[in-house]
Amino acid sequence: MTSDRNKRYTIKELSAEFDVTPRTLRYYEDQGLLSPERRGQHRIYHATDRVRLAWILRGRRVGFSLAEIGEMLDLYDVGDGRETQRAVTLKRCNERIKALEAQREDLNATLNELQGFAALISSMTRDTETGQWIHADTGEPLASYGP
Amino acid sequence: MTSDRNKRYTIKELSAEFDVTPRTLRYYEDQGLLSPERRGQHRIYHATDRVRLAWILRGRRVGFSLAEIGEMLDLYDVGDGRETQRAVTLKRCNERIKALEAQREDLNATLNELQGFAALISSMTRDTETGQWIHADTGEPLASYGP
DNA sequence: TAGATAGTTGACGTTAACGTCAACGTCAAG
DNA sequence: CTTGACGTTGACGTTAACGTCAACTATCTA
Repeated sequence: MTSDRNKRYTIKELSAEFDVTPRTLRYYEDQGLLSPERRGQHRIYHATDRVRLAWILRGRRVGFSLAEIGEMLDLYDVGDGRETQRAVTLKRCNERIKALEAQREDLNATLNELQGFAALISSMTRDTETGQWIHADTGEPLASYGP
Repeated sequence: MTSDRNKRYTIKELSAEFDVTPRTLRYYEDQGLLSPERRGQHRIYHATDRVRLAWILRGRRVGFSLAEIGEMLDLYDVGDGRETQRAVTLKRCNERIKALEAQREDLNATLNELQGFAALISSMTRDTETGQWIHADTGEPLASYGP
């Protein structure tokens, strides 16, 4: 049962797997987002580092800054057991959730407009007489759709 | 019927309404994202500029770069009627849609984990004997949840 | 033993997206 | 007329998130 959890990675392997450069991993470490083991001079990444990295990159894709991602990761690292700390963690956690939900609204709105526009373009034909682009059904020209 | 469409804005008004600085609006103009009318020296923003600005800012919140947003806005500005141009527009449009859908997946995943973690924290109680934080139902400690 | 290979730490460069500041124009109000 | 309020154009500064490069170290291989 020496499972997946026991796998170790060099900086090259991990960076290759996630398609980032070694420089990036060292930078994340500088910023306190990762803290791999050290075997002498070299870094050795464990499964937990791998999971954290995946988390970081996903956060980045969603638009968070590294500082924000760091905070979010810190939320997970509270196991000591101070009541106030628990409350703060929960509060920040809910704030982040709010932000993400707002962002999801923005994303959906943007997506809808783009899809609507794509559908519009698809349904356009060229008028056989004037050579202008018109709506296939209504016959109206494209004019000034959208923003 | 001199509707909403006829309203004009100074740079101050528009920037205040959207909570950005005038500098930002000038910068967006530099980058070709906006092109307000000029009355002599001053800029005059119309309803269309307002709509574009809203679009830009939403795109920004969703994580696009200004360059990308510029491309997306350009998609809307094609009314001349060259077939290849229409095809290209549609293609890029669909690419953007793909990217947005991928991002929505990331966002949902992040959101789910955060919500799950928040729920976990909420359900923790302190053990009356050891003083440790444990799961209210299972009695297990927090240990190393998450990344 | 020499070279190739993989890694390390600084130090400095780069890009995007503005902020900040200086110097100037303009137009209505006192 | 001059004093603000509002606006303008450069020019330079700043921050985040790395890229790039130099100078080293350690280890493995031929």
